[in-house]
Formats: sequence, C-alpha cells, structure tokens
Amino acid sequence: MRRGGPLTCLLRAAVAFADGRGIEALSMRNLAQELGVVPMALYKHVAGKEQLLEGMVDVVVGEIDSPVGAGDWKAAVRQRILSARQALLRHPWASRVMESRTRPTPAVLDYLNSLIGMFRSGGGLSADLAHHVMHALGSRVWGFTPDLFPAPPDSTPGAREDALPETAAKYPYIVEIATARPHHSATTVGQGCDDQFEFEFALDLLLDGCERLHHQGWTSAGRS
Amino acid sequence: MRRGGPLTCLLRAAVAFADGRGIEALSMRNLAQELGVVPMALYKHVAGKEQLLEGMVDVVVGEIDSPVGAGDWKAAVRQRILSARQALLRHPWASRVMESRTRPTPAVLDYLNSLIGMFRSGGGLSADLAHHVMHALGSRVWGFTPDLFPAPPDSTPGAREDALPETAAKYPYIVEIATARPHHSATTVGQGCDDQFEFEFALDLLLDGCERLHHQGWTSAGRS
DNA sequence: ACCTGAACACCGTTCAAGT
DNA sequence: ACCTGAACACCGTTCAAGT
Repeated sequence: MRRGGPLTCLLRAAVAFADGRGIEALSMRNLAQELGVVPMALYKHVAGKEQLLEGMVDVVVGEIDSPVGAGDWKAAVRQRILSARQALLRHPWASRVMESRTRPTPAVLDYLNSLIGMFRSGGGLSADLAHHVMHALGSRVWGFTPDLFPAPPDSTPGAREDALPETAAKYPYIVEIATARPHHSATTVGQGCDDQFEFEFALDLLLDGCERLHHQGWTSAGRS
Repeated sequence: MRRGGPLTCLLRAAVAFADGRGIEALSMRNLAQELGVVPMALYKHVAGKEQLLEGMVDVVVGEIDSPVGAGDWKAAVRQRILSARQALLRHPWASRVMESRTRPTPAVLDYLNSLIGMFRSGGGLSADLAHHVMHALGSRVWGFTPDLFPAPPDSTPGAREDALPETAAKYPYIVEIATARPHHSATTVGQGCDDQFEFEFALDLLLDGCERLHHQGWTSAGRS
C-alpha cells in the first residue's frame, strides 16, 4: 500500500476527524489543532475549506469497489451501487457533503463513467435510455436515498407512545404505515425502517423498470 | 385572504429574502437589517435560526395544491407531486433546507399523510406496499431529485468545447450521454437536460412499477 | 417588564510582521 | 522565501445594562 503525499495524509486525517467527531465539528481551526499545527499551515496543502471537502469526498469515492466483469449487467450494476452504499455508510457525513458540492471531481467522473459503461456495453442500452436511467437513479447511484426525514417525528422512547393517540387522529395513514409493518428480519422489528431493504426495493423497482423499457425498445422520442 | 400574525409576516419576509438574495445570504443579522429592526428583535417571534428555517419550509409546503378528488389514483398522485415540484421550483433554496431539517413539521406531516391516503384509499394499496413506495419515491414526493451534480463539469460556454477532446478520452460514456441526446423539445436542445422530463421519467418508472407490484399482490414477506 | 446594544465564542481567510 | 500570529469580516446567541 502506497503512503501517499502530505495532501493524502491531510485528507485522510480530515476524513477520520469527520468520522469521529462529526462533520459539523470539522473546521479549519479544529482540524489544525487535532494535527498539532497552526491553522494557516493547512493552506499550504489545500486552497480552502471547499477544496478540503472536495478531497474528502474523493477519498470516500475511492473506497467504492471496482466493477465486476462477470454476471448479467443488472446484477453487476446492483452490486456496484450497493458497494458505493457501503462506502457511504462508513462515512455518514459524506452524502450530505456530496450533495452540497457543485462540481464533480475526476474520481467522481470515473465512477459515473464506468457505471454508465455497464449500462451501455454491458446491458446494451441506448445512450438515450442510459441517460434517463442515470437521472432516475439520481443520488441512489451513490448508495443513499435522501430520506423524507433523517429522524422520526419523535424518537424519544417514552414520548412515542404518549403522542400516538393524538397523532393517530391527525395522521392516520402515517401511523398505519409506521406501525402495521410486517417484519423483514428479527433485528429490525419495532425500531424504525430497514434502510437496506428500502434501498434495495427502490433500486430494484428502477432497474426492473429500466430493463423492461429496454426490452420494449423504448426511446424518449416515441414517448406518449 | 387572511393577513396572518407578525410571525407569518416575518416568515414571508424571510422567504422573500431567500428568494431574492439567496439562502446563503440569509442571516439573522441580514434579515433584521432588511426589516429595519435590531437583530435581537427577531428572537421575539422565533426561538432561533433553526425555527426560522422550519417556518420557512412550512410556508413553501403550504403552497402545494390540495389533492384532487377525481380521476385514477396514479394520475392524482402524479399531479399532486408535480404541484409540490412547482412550489419547490419557485423557491430554489427550499429543497436544500428541507434536506437539512431533522424533524418534520405539522404541515409536512399533513402533506405526507394525504399522499399516503391517496395510495391507501385511492389506490387500494396495502399499508405494506404503500410504505415501501413512499420510501422509494423518497425526496421525489417533494418534487425534486437530488441531482448527481447541481452544475455540469464546466458550464462556461467557451471552456466546454475546449475541454471536450480530453474529457472524451477519459470519460467516453459521460460525453456520449451528454452529447448524443435526442431532442425532447426545441427549447432545450443543446443546453443541459430537460429537468422536467427527467423528473417525470423517474416518477412514472416508480409509479408504474408500484402499480405492477400492486396488481401482482406483492407483499414484502413473500419477497425472494 | 421590555428592549437592545455590547459582548461572547465561534468561523474562514487575509495579510503584514517576524524569522 | 517561508512561516505564523494577529486581524478582518463575518456568524448565532447570551446577557447585562439601560429605559
């Protein structure tokens, strides 16, 4: 394993800092203090905080597995995206930072390019369809679904049951959905949603729909 | 039309400020200055900036049309979500603020509850399926797709063509997708994607897939 | 009791003063 | 030439001093 230059070292330290103390605690000043250097010393290696965050995203994107060659294209795409999901789950701050970035880095372009390649040369999809499918997948290509809410209405153990009667009256459908839910696995009963299940459900819904359109010879021009 | 109290007035001023000068320019100090009051005066009406942003989101959510009664459920859901999209498009900052919020407000719960109701009593979907479909739609229920990138790699008119040759070599699939795209309408040729088309493509992919699962009597327990 | 200005504890970044 | 500390222009919020 290569050591990497001082920039790589700095970026990895920043990633570790964000993993450990949260992205909101990551300031140029705090990071410098953690590294035992004066704040302005960081500016020798990065132009500013924007570039620091950019580099941190690249570190995470670099953790995504390379594409697998064998198997059918849909399974390959699925596996790759689920690998991206694992990388993003290891760094919970990364998804929000990625969403706030404005310009893609080379590492990001590499990943997207290879993913599109799986649709094009792997699956034989038209450039037209591949384009729209990438859009439809949206941030799911990064393994995350920007959820309706990061936290449930009130996750305090006691307050949940207390608030339920009045909530049930005002929001019957929400309560019904939140309570009468069949168990997917024993580990997630009663404690929120199985995020992995929800992610794969949506991913498969999109990939299956895409495959169906492909077999039908769909083009955007011939859309009703 | 009701006038609303001083809080409503403050929130509407904040929304107008964010619309006009951008959400990044919205600070307690700047907003107070705009209103001609001292910064601390705002704290008479809101507990802090978090609550201000919460109230601003509620103003935008309040602009979403009420559900339509007639027609089939899929068209009704589609129309409602596209109405949410229009509201969010009027306030470009709103989607990012919504994503950063942690707890839903009553207005948000009202919207979600009525949307689920359209699946349940309108479409006859099981609570099980309705649950997963809501997750699959994700932030699309708010009318926005967290895009892969807010801005293309380089949108400067001149630099685009200049960078193309080297980009084409490294990212052939991205370039292919970005350039060889059939025109959906004359107004969008050559200038980025037709966001509305991409949004409806993905929305229909998800709703059609959902309808198919419903007709098949899908349950999460019987999943392979 | 109410209002409000100064102050506090931050932030990213500039820049001039030191070596 | 290089490094670095103070300073600048912010931020949200506290709090004591004024009325």
